Amino acid sequence: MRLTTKGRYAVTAMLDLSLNYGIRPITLADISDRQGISLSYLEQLFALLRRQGLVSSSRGPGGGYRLSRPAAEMTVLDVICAVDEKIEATRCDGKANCDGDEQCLSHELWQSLSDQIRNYLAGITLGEVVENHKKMQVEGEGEQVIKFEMA
Amino acid sequence: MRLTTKGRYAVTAMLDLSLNYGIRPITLADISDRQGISLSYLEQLFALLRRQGLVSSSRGPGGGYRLSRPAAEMTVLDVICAVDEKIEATRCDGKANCDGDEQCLSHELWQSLSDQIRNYLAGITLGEVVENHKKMQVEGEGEQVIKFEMA
DNA sequence: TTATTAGTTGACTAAAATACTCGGGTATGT
DNA sequence: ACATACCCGAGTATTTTAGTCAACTAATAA
Repeated sequence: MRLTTKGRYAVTAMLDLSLNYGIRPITLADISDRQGISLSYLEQLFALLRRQGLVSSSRGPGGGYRLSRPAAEMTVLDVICAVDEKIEATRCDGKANCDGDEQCLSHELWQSLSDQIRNYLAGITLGEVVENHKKMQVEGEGEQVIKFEMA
Repeated sequence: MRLTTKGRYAVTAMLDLSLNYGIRPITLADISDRQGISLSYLEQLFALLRRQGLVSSSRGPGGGYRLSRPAAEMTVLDVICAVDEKIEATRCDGKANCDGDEQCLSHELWQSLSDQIRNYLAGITLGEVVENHKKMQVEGEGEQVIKFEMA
């Protein structure tokens, strides 16, 4: 798993959609304006998001994109993975040159750490992000750090 | 903050070093062999790690690198940031075109989310990663998911 | 039905980041 | 002196990012 600007764009766009869930479809042109992402690039990202079933589209006037399930059932990890097309291919795929011994212990360590990060992101839904932000605004100058629950 | 293979290389190499903390300096050639990362690339990464004060070096025969503080006092975030040289520059730096209103709400949302991720990584030390792995090996087929504490 | 809107697809591209190589250094221990 | 191993800068191939362009299809509204 990677965490790049591409993923950030995707999450940002999906949050934009979350804020309007259920109302009407949102056009990419709107998102492009609001978030400052080029329309054509958004088209590429949404092609991937659509292929993964995260959004559904309707064409023609009044058309656009909407979340295919409620924001509360869509995790941040879902979004990031959808645009990532990671073919991770860890160095020692299978057994190659590292037979478990001392050889690539730290590789295993990284692996379990990145599993942990993935796990963490899988525990945060788009809905929670929006909710937490609303709460924060109400509380004014409360705690800066938001508390998410972990899986 | 980004999470790329560059950061993975750095963390992997630092974990390799952690496993030998206090014993003797480790040469980059050793790490290169064990982790399958090119020597010259490691040199570049370690130049950054050294500049950030995460490792100290000694030259000549028997020389190499060692952690400049115990693995328990070095967070995963420290390592990733050291090689990242992120000049984040969020879209609307200052006020530009987004005056807080509805305009870039989801940008704020992403911001607080990525703060959260950063926070999470700042709560995991290299020492903990090593310890957790040892525990896991002893427990054999216990829980696959490792539990870290959050800040 | 015809114009317009808006998604769909694919090919192509500039710029940046990544993941290196190469070739020389310089310090240090034996 | 000499081998070791860090140090440093320049160069480079590959990949990814971020985007353009153009043609096309579906759906709606006039």
